[in-house]
Amino acid sequence: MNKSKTDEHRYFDGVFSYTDENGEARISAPATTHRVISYEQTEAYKREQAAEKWRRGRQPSFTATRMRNIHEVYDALTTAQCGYLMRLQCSVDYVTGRLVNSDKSAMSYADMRKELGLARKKSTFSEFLSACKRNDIITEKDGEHFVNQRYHFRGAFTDPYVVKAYTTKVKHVYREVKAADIGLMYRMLPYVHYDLNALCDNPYEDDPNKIRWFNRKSLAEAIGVDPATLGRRLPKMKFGDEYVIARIKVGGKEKYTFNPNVFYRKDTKPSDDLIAMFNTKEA
DNA sequence: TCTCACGGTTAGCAAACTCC
DNA sequence: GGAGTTTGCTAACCGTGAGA
Repeated sequence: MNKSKTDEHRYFDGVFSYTDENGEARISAPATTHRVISYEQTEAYKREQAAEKWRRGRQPSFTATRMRNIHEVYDALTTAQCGYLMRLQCSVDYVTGRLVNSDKSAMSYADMRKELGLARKKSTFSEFLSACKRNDIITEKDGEHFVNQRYHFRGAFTDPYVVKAYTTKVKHVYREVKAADIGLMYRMLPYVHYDLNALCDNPYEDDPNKIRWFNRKSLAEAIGVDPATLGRRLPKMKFGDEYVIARIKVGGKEKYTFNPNVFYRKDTKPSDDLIAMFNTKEA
């Protein structure tokens, strides 16, 4: 071994560890039996293993929304009707998009009305359903109803331009807020950033420094409401103690981020930073 | 499933207020 | 001082219930 070493030599399993003349810790080992892996590589591997474990584990049930198509839906439906659709899509079946009850039987009109809390509001429901049918958002065949998979579906996907909605959370939110509020959330779905869950003008941007975050005015413009309306409605968009949208203030600038427990794009577990952002427990 | 009338709710506007 | 936010008022919209 042609290198100068200090007196601190340690040897184990063919590996020398020592401190060189500059005081830097070094390791030397035969290339036939060992290879060099950086701490960064090790950490990356651990992260990937954790992500894979999360993917293989029992993930919360979700439905998928195609970000690039749903403008066709909210252009055709009222805000409240978008909220009804958001809730109803929690009941779509895998593969077919058929609307089903928990026992997998096809949903009847009465089942849908019950699910939407419109059991006693027949005209509201029929207006919603006819608007959906008129615009091919929901179709009917042999007495069964199907959500158009151009907009919503359940199951595996490869399309990166998809937002997942966790059904348990959506149902919980639906119980606690108005359908119109969920409709507002629905209008925000095309603007969810892949990495950060941020609401921004360029949700497909890879470089975090180039993300154009929405402020209240630009978010209101994007979803077609008044900024004052957003100011009034956002604090009401919560379930239990948890909020659906975080308002982050950096200096004087306000930004918005979706709760990853409700809407999320990535296939991996949300980061701890993102989870912590929605923890509102006080000291 | 549709229509209609009515009442309640919401969104938009503008003014006041707050914060940087 | 200016930009952004909140608040009060009001018109428009939406949901409701009854009836067909």
